[in-house]
Amino acid sequence: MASGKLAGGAGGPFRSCANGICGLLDGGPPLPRLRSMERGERLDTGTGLKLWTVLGGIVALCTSLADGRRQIVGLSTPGNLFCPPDETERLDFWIEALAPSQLCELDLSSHARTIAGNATLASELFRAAQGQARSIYAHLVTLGRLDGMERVCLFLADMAWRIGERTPEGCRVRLPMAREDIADYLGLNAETVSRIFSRVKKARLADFRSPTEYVVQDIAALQSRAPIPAPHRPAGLEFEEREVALS
Amino acid sequence: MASGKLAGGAGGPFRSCANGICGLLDGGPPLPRLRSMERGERLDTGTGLKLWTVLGGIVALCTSLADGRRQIVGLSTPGNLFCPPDETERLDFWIEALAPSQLCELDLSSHARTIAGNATLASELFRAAQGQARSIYAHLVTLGRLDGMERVCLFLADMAWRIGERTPEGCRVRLPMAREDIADYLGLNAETVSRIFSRVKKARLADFRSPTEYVVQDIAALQSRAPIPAPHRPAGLEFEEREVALS
DNA sequence: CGCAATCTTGATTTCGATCAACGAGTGTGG
DNA sequence: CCACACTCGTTGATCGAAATCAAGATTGCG
Repeated sequence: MASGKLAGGAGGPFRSCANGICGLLDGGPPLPRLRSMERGERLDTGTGLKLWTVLGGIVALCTSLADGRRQIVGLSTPGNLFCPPDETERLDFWIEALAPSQLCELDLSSHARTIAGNATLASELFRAAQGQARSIYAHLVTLGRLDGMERVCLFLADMAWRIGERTPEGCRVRLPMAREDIADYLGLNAETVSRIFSRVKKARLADFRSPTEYVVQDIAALQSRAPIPAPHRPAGLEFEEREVALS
Repeated sequence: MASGKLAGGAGGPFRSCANGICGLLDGGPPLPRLRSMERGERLDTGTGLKLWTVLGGIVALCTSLADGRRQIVGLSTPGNLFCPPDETERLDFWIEALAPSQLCELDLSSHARTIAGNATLASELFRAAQGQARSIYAHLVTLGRLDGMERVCLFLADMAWRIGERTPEGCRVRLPMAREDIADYLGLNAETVSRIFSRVKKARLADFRSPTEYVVQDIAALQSRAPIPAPHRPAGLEFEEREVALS
């Protein structure tokens, strides 16, 4: 094999994934597969190692308890790559589109031998898993120690960095998910989220133009309401675009 | 290199680590190093990849917010292997002994080349990171959706599995950490933990012989109070003992 | 023994959940 | 075109769980 710029390069089979994993496989059949999901649609994580890259929309990694309580453990927006845990005993997870979304699915379950034999690929996966752990930790602290206002401000700032659109009047964000979903992500309930949004608006930290759109003039001010900085780049198991030398 | 049983086998340089990682290194200098820690002692995670195996005691991965609130994001008891996130921007983490502890530290920061060139090692690390993610997710759900009683029952059952000692009268657990530490792990405060312990005792789910020792007759009953099953084996980034084929 | 740290318990407050009503927006069918 | 059902979001009233504040009790250690 040759060396080459994989991430976003012309040679990669899925340019939009921008993760470089595809190019490291030995080209056996299960190649990346595009999927479209409607809002509310679920995808079972199934068995075996699979990776997903979000191309559009917003996708959640969810779990639920016996009595129906749901917890969203992670959100992925375009550019994020994620890999659900292969949990068999304790909790079961599924992937759910919170808005119409497009994903690229990479099924590595039949590539176990490739992974075990390709150090570059294996260490890429390790790096990726570490990156994912990092963002889970931040969310864990959020749920363990932040109050409602802090959680919501962190969330709004996070979404602004992820999917906000810079305009002359500030950063405009189209929130592609329902209050219920936000609540399940933040460990609150939907009414509480709605109430806190009102408080945020009253405090002029964000201006809600409609239930699904807000404008932030000063992201730093919003962020400083939470004692944890929001990530400035897409969170999750992402890959930076960079040169990868093939073995 | 030959094939062999590394985990716990006679050939491994650090039998007690039981993780098989050491044996996969090419034997360059920074070899495993034993450390003893007093209660309250901290270890900075520093830069570069390091792995720790707990040999004795109990060790926490901690972080804290600007105003001093502390969150323990993970606990490691003997047999656990863990790898702190190399967080530089958002949160900073440290390792803290909650009781006198012994660790084995493996510094891989100078072995980047070995990792990138050794597929078995790299995929071991990936597997390990995935295992760690799995237990963080369970804790995240605990903090997001469980009430105090559920969190405490899950914790007591978890500790019973991890460090309980089977006796004729039930599973006896010497709790090696303070109420404050339990609270910081469970996202509660120390007084609340103490109150819930009293309720647990009154409900005969566990019998507190002293502030640092309890006996559980029926772990299943304790566990069923929480809507998430406790892990039956040491949580965290653990390795199963198994045959490893060296490349 | 005496002191300090830790644990427990009580009183009160606060925050978020729950229950309930209502309004806005959307889609459907008559 | 309107009537209707339906989902979603907002707001109010009330309740309950946990935090906070404040004693005491217990434990452990020099």
